[in-house]
Amino acid sequence: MAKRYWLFKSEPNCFSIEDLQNEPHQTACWDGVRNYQARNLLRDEIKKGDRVFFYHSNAKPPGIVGICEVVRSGYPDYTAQDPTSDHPDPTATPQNPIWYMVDVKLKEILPEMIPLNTLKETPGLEEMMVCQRGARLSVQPVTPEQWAIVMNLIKRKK
DNA sequence: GCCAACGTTGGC
DNA sequence: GCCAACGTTGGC
Repeated sequence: MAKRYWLFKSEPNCFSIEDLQNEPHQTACWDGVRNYQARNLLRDEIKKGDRVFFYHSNAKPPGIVGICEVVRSGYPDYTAQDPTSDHPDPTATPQNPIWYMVDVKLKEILPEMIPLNTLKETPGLEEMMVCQRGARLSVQPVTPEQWAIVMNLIKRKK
């Protein structure tokens, strides 16, 4: 199975890339996703070894702040079954967990973030989902071409 | 803080 | 199954 690429959004005041860095082994489970389209990606498509852009949404400015690796493929998000969690779902059970998550490990915090503005201005990224108006999906596919273009932007800043 | 875009809910 | 109302997301 070829390696695939993704973009995960998080609000920095909720879970920032620094928070990920502070986790043991710089690894965290990407829990709390409660959207079916994103759930399907987490459950079926996102596999160990895939690469992920860590994106800060609702930030000033918003943008890509780091690179992660998926270290565990989709498995049930048991936090949905915990009434004291941040995103409980009373209909989720061990037999029918409904919601899924993956584990991600931090590879790199970018010395300089790539703001959304830059992505929008970069040729070849016009079709990138995060650049589209009203793209709310919190877990998004990234094509290999888009990944390479963004990696070039990152290299250029170093 | 505003508001456009989107997803979900629920009455019918 | 339609669709209006509502809640949420997230850029600005």
